[in-house]
Amino acid sequence: MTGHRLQPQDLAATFAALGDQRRLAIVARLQEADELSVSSLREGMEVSRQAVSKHLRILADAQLVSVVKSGRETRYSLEPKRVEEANAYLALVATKWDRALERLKSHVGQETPDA
Amino acid sequence: MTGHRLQPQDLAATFAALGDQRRLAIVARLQEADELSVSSLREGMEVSRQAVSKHLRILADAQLVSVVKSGRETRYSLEPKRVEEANAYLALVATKWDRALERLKSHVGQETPDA
DNA sequence: AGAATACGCAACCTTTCGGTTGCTTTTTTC
DNA sequence: GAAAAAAGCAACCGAAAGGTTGCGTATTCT
Repeated sequence: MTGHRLQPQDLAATFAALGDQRRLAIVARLQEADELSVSSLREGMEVSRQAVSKHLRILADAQLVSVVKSGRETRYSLEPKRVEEANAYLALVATKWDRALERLKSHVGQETPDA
Repeated sequence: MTGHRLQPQDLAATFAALGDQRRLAIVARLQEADELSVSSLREGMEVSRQAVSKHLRILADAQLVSVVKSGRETRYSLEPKRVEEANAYLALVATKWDRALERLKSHVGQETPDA
């Protein structure tokens, strides 16, 4: 289950896509509703529709959302794969750090960490 | 223990700080070693020391690393709090999405997708 | 058919980002 | 004490980010 072969560039792109308040807000809205159009996502945000479209494009490029065109609307929904991959990475960072800390605490001057 | 009151702006800043390959590499290096100086972090990276310093500044501003000055060196180490908070958020996103999917699967024809 | 809705595309603007070079300061080494 | 090492600061640069406006195009409503 841990066989994710996630390229560092994809990971960086994922975090970069999440690294914007507006896009986080979009993600939050998409959690509540299954699918939302550009215009409905724009409601409540004080930016133009094009700005929202651009953000959605960025999220889609990062494969954080998926797009379905339905008539004159374009519906966006969350795509969890990348979210889970990013999640797994952060869990790994936290875990490794934890181990590093324990190593540090138990025997401080022990193991010349060259390698 | 889940009482994290994490501001969306901090969350966005955290992800933004992680949204760069170079900085991800720095984080990766800091996982292995407990503490590293700017110059030792620069080794193996094909950028100037100042560039590395800037990245570390960004990571420090996002509270992803902590700084300790020791003599003429400045040592950086991972600060896990924000990593864990970001991790918790992504877990939440994945979970909520999961529930949304179940909702969707159980009663599909409910909400007239027209067309 | 005509009007309105939903959206994409392109151009443009300003700010930020990632990076560089040059210089200064502090600490360590010889 | 002089040289070298480690790093901060400031200015500068090109590219990308985030935003806007204007216009074109398909789809839906009446």
